[in-house]
Amino acid sequence: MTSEEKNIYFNVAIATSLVLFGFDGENLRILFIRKKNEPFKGGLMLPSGYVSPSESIEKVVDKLMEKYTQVSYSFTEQLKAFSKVFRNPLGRVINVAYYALVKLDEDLLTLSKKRGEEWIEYSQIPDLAFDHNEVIDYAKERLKRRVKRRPIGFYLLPKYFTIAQLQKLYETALNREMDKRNFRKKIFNSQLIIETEMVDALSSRKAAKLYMFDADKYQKLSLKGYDFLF
Amino acid sequence: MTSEEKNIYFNVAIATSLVLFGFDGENLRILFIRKKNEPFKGGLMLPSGYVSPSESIEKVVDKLMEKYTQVSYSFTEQLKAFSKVFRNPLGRVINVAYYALVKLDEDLLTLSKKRGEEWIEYSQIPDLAFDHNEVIDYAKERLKRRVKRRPIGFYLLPKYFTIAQLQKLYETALNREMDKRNFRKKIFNSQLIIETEMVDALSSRKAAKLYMFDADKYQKLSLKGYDFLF
DNA sequence: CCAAAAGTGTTCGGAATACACCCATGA
DNA sequence: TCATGGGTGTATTCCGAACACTTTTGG
Repeated sequence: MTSEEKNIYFNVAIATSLVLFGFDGENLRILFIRKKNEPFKGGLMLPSGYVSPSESIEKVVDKLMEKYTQVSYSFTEQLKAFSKVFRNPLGRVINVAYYALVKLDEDLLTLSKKRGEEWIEYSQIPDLAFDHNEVIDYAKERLKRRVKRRPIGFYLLPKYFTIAQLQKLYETALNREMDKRNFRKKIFNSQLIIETEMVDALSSRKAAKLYMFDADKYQKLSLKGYDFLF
Repeated sequence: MTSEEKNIYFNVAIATSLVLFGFDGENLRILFIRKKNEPFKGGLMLPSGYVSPSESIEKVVDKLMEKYTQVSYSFTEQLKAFSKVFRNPLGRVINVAYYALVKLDEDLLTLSKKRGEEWIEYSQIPDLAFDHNEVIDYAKERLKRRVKRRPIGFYLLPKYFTIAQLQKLYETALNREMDKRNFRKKIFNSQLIIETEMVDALSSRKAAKLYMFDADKYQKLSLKGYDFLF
């Protein structure tokens, strides 16, 4: 490549946007922030950042995660590159988008609210800055596929959860209702959840048993090409 | 963004690589070219190109397709962005890789050979320049998934094909053997192939019937959230 | 006449689906 | 006492998997 070509081609910026999914026990939600400056000032957008040429994209994603969730580890995966030529008025920007799953507990909700961020319901996403609607549609499809084949739902739930909560999560993500009995059969068959001695006495009259995810078992099953299918 | 920040961030290049799958009737193959200049001069690599800031990536992919296959339309899909910081000695380059499926007929094989390109068997991929091995591994996984759920195999076969050819394609892509009777049952059940009056008298003693893909039927089924599953 | 590939049905087991009632408890 | 959500079992259907022999024909 000549230095002239170098001048032409090395003239693009990388950005990354994060579709952060959280589950409040009832609904799946996605985190949005308000854009602080032009273009699209005041508009809702996904948490995003530019990536410097010497930095890895994953690093920037991790920084976004830390900033917005204060969670050290979670499930994160690249969606794809969004690269329409007109995306950003400042110049050509490639947006390599990611999604992540977090436990959306009271603490996190409070923190986000204090900062003026919003967790918006999965099915109620408004019009967004840039091409973020397209990114979110893509992320929803990916989540649907993943949730069907891998027990990633457990990243979204608190450590101890009831079967009803788990079912509600699946129903929201897959956008269909399921039969309670069949759901239990399937979940218990998977051998991936452990019954605890605890109950959730708050959210219902008859206290529901609390379960937890069996991470060890999952590791073992994953190794032998495990197939979970909803 | 200040102009100083602009100088820092807008300093990256976009490239794209194409994993071009072809099926020769027996094996799945991927197209490789030989690198003409440093770095990695003489090494095998995927067909690739830089993307100028004013150009869409799809356009560059289309140009690659045209150059290497002379096919006007085929199945093409983005894989993801490969973006390791050290990828390319010239500077930070984001590789937004794609894969595509083509009918690998005699004409194309001859053309490629004349140009010094190689169609290498799916399971025999050697060490490649850059991170192209990683790209290919990812592409294979994607193909596996797609082939299971959508009849994209038809992009790889000639217009008229035998059931045996189709089965061979599935077996290669999914890397497992299948039962002839069960395979036929499934394929015919899908309602997506049409029997023709023709037979393939060349490749076997007892001439095999030729079939073709029912594109109209596929359109209609796709609309109602069709699910094909291997 | 025989090697090589084409073509064809049945059985079995496991998973998905559909479906309805009793239980515990806080208000 | 009753409204609310928790918890349980069975019958049916459908799909995938396993499995072996006959047919055609070029050499």
